Amino acid sequence: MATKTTPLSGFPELLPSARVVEREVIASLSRTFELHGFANIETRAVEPVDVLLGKGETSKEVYLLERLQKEQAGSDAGVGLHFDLTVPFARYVLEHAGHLEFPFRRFQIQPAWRGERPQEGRYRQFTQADVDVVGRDELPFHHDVEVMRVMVEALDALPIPPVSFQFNNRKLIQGFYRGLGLPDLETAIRTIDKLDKLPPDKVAELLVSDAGATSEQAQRCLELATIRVSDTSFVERVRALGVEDELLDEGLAELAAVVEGCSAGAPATVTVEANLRIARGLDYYTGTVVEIFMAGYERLKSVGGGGRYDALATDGRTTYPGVGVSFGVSRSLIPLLADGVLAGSRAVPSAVLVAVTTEETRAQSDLVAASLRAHGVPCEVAASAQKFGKQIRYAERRGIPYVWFTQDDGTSQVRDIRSGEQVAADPDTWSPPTDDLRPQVVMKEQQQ
RNA sequence: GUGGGUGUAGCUCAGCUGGUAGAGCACCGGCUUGUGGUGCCGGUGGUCGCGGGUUCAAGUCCCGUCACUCACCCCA
Repeated sequence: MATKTTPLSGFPELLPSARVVEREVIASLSRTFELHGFANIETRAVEPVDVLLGKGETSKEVYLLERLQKEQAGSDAGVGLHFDLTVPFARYVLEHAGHLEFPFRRFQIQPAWRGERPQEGRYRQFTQADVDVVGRDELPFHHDVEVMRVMVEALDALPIPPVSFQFNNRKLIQGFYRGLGLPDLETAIRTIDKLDKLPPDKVAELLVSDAGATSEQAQRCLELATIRVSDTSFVERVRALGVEDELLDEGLAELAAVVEGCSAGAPATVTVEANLRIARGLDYYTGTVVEIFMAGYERLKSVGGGGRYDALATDGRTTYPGVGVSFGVSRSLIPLLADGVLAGSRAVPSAVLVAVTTEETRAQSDLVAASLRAHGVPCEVAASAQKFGKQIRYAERRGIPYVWFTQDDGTSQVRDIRSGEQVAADPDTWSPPTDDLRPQVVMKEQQQ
């Protein structure tokens, strides 16, 4: 039965060698998160629609789930696919609160779905990696530093281009605006957030017209928003603007602690900055906020972000504050794979192709393969007893680095088909160099 | 959701003012009766997105539709 297929936009599928890269990235992230004591959880793909919409965000395009036989609708009525990992996590915390220990640290690496128009770095199904710490009733500030620090280390360990963590603090912004006497804090924040699209004088105009600021106040807001440094010198620069407010002081202290904590130990490929125009929309953030950008891929906007939310979840009696950050695995990886910056070293796990001389002696080859596997060397036996040239080419096409030849006298030879070097070898003891044992992530120089 | 672009071989594309389909790469075979990558020769492969219209004749013109894609919006 011939079936004509058409690609489904926004639902990316990787070929095996690219999947090697994605799997390694997920494994590496998991390793770092676990190194810091974060437990893994996986939530179900669906949530009740009212939970999904409870976040208040309007235009989230939620995919609804529906049975073909609607008259038999039961408990699966009114559910949709989750569009991020935070909403399901908040629900998970409430539902399992009685069985969790707080503060609860968890990481979650799963797909999410959004029915929006796909573009580079933006898909309808995408994988993201979240780390959060949640407390019951209270969550000390030092967890802000902890969780951001974990993501800094996790991304520092990944084979991707350098990333930049740009931190700000909502208390700092709100305190500053309040101290300044701005009438409409929310609109002001949202307006300042447009700085990357509109020129500063345009933003100043909007602050006056929309947020009710005087032109003097608008000017101060812009001065604050243009402060961007990679150490704690922003504290003095903000103070120099002459605004006094308790919340501002708190925000300055917190931001300084986050920047200091994340820069400690000088990460190799991660830079950390205080960027006082990062606002992250309105949302539910109440303190630390962060956006993550990847060098050479600024056009993707942020590849990750997060922050502090004092009310991640609440059941009316108990409130669960949280702090977390997420990294867009699909968002960053798929463009890198498409550009050839990242690639898998081969499309199959096999490190060795055991050649078959004739179908009558295939058993010999099977024995060799069994010996190799017995000490952990992934291998496969040739599909047919073609000419050796064909069998070598089969291996080459798949990126299998070694071909094994059995010989009439019972001895064996293994050939490295990249160098052409061929040596006698014993299947019970021979192993390839570690780098050849499993497919590797290969990172090429950026060709932008 | 709004606006632009594009749909021809597995992939990248050519096809002038309408005359009945091409290239490169890939794939298969041979030169090369058992050790590949280069070279030469040959071969397989197309409802020209789908539907309708104009015409003696449509990949080409017109209408519709679907898909993909880019920008806006939003975000990972």
